[in-house]
Amino acid sequence: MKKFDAELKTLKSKGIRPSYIRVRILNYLLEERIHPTVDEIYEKLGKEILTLSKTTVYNTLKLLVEKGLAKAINIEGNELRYEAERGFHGHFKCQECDSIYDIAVSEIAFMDDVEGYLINDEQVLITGLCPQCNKSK
Amino acid sequence: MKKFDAELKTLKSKGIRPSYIRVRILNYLLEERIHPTVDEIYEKLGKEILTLSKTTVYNTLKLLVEKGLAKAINIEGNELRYEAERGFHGHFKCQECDSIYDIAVSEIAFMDDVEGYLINDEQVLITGLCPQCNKSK
DNA sequence: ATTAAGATTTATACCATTTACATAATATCG
DNA sequence: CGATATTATGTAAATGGTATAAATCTTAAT
Repeated sequence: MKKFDAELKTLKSKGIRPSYIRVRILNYLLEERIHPTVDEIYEKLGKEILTLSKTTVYNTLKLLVEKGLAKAINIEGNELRYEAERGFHGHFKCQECDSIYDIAVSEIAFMDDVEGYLINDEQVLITGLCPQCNKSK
Repeated sequence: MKKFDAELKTLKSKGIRPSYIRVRILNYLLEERIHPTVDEIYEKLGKEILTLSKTTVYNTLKLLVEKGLAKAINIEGNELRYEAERGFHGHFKCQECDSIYDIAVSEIAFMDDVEGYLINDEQVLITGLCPQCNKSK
């Protein structure tokens, strides 16, 4: 199988023209599961794609999110992070080392009367200390 | 009972000197359950407290959050919203009218092996359509 | 009351993330 | 190949937030 073949197919299946940059950004999200910021993506891919502009990273991520291939997640409040769409899960942010982990969590159960609400997305964010940082305290 | 008496006591109990502005901002969070942004608080209270500066709103909110009287919540990703601390609950954001509702949700259950993690905070954010907007679609 | 010390508030300037927009480059299709 | 739509780029500007230092208000001791 050719490199980036999966990304190519995925993009096409959503009706997105698979430009090189789009393929690389999607690939980055799929391979590196670090919930990168725009800046991290730009810095990393910019080393190889020398003409890459930050605006393009913004545009591409916006497109991927619109088409359901990626998700924007709000962790710090000042900047967005992105991840490839991979089903429902929560995020754990360590306050000490700032790492962000995917964690499996139970589906959220409403306890109110939720008659009439239409739910499109659910996000769970846990904050605390990861095992490593917790141990060294 | 005097006006703002509760806010006064609450601030003192946390060792915060109850300046007028602090009392008013805490009061605003307690009375108006709209999860306001800094700007909304500034606009509203600034009508009465004419010398109010935005920096003060930032500083005061930061203090209230540090002392556990308020919480900062990330909904839009570009700006923070604030609410008075009132126990665990989730937030529902309507994509149509942008309202934010408090909703009762079940406690989150981890499904991973979470040995060693220290949990300090949990946030649940649901996105979709509120009953009113859902009906008119 | 006066004054000094310290806390609070204000104003200004600054930084970073993100978006808007006009332009240039590239791919696609006849 | 040439025309057209799509994609990528660069500049500049809008926006949220922070840092800093000056001004103001409180508090308490004299």
